Amino acid sequence: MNIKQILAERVSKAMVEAGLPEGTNPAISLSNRPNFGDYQANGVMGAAKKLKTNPRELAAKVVEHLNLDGIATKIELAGPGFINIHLDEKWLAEQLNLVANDEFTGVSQRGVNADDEAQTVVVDYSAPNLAKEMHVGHLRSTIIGDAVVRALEFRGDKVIRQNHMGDWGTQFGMLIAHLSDKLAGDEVAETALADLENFYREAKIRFDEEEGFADRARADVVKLQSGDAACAKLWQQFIDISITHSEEIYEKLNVSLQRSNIVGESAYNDDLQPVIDELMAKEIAVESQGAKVVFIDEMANKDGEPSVFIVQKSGGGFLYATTDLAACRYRSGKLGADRIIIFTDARQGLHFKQVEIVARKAGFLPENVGYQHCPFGMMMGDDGTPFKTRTGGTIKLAELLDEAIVRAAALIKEKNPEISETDLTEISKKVGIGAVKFADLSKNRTSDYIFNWKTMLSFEGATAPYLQYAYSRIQSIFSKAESKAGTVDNNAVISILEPQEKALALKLLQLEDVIDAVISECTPNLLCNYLYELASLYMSFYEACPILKEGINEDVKASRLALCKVISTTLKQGLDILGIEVMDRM
RNA sequence: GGGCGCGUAGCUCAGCUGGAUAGAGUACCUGGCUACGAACCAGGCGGUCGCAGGUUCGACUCCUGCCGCGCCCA
Repeated sequence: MNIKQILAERVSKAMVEAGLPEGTNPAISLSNRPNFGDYQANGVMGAAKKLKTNPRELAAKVVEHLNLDGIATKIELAGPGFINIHLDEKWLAEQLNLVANDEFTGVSQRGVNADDEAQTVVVDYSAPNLAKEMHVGHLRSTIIGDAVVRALEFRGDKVIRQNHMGDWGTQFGMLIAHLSDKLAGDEVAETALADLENFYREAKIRFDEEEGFADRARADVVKLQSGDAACAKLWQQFIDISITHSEEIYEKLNVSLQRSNIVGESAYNDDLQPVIDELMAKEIAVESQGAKVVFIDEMANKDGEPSVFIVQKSGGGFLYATTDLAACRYRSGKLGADRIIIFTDARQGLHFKQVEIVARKAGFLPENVGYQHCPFGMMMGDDGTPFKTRTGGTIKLAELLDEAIVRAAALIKEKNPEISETDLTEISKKVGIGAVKFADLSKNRTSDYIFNWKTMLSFEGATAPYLQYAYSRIQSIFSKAESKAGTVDNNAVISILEPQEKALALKLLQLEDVIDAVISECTPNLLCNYLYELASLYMSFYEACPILKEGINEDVKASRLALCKVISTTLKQGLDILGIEVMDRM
């Protein structure tokens, strides 16, 4: 169900009949003013410009051919060539009733129709560095990626999650050397690694200051890379425990990543040399000053000097570049991806641009495979400079989440002193975590991220608790209706009587459109906006349209309860895509 | 030096491929709980969309230059 699409098809048809070329964009959008109807088609004006004809006359011709019988009550021509469409409330109600009885709340499923095939989408997100604990900087990739993944799945695509964890590199030499000493001192690995930040700091201090330790660390890296069993065992222990830390975060954050989704950097170790060999054989990479590099002419500067992309260092070492090329090959070749999406911060933009160009040349990424690096802004402090705590450190993600839950608990207890401990625990987790996630997800992906405890943990206004509150208010009505009348008729016919009901109907019928936008641009903030608007319309409806009060006609009551039901499922499903939980009471 | 991105209300941010009078939240002010849950609702205040040009019926949106900030590459 997609009103915009239906209107686009009809208007397109009328445009062709009015003599416009096939494929002219009808440019359907929501009207921004009530007297301009519900939707408007603005495409004629642009087309008229290209054809150098009078836009108003052309629009009149299109209106003549435009058939919206049964859908719209009025089609009017306005201004220089706007076509304003007033939808028929009866039609809206019919559509809404169909949605009410649809298990996907009106979102059509890919793979059902031939012209809307399901894709295999590989999504690379989260990817924490296992040498350290996850900090606030990992939040974006993790939850934006997870929201997009769930949106794709909800629409019917096949998603393969890839957690490209940082589990390899020189820093692990220092870490396993330090771990080795701890274990020799009879410490248990789990205890030694209980606080990864501390552990890392200790190792770093030894590396910088302790005589001989740095040499040992470097030697361990070499041993690890050449397959030394003892080093490999230490490394594996370290990795396992560090992964457990991440899993705790995912669990707390309600993120769908599993251990089986981890395909870390080390997973590509055996592919690196073959990748280089292939690049050399195809003469894409060449030797330069002892290193293997690709000269990228497509990214040349003004003087015609190509961009240089190093794929193997002069000492023979590999780089992120090599690993990412290997990942391209694996994902399109072995995993059969139609589309690859990577969520990392914007600083890696140039890198991934280079990776894509080289991977395409080498055939690691066939033309028909999409490759989307989805960047997001970096984390800034309150003062707008790159984020650091007062002591120059980072805020652990685990601490932020715990703080959110504690604050939520205090608020809930204040509003509801009688609440049981069990309920309090469950609800404060959902509210606190939801608030943190929504604060992040609702912002445009590409803008810089200003970290602020206050806004992050806010429970008022356009926040997750507002949406959760709307949801639980609806549940409250349901339980009240049931206790009064015994059962609630969820299959009642919805009719549109008040303007608030019409606004809700229109909004509810936009879900698929919103999901598609989220999927194509990887922008969950659109879904956040949508859900907030939906909840907000519900709040207005709640004030204006009584349901269970005295003197409400039975049909009206039943209709409104059924409307509540659609709102309720839409909110729940939408929030579920964002990884935010709802509850009956809060 | 080259490249990428950003600059919108006091603050935090929306603004879809160019569309009609630039929108939310927050803060502040006014009104609404004996009430289907006030984590709410209704209303008010608040803007030369960084600056200057250009493209056109129309520019927050596209182009050029400049200013400021951030990042990446060397």
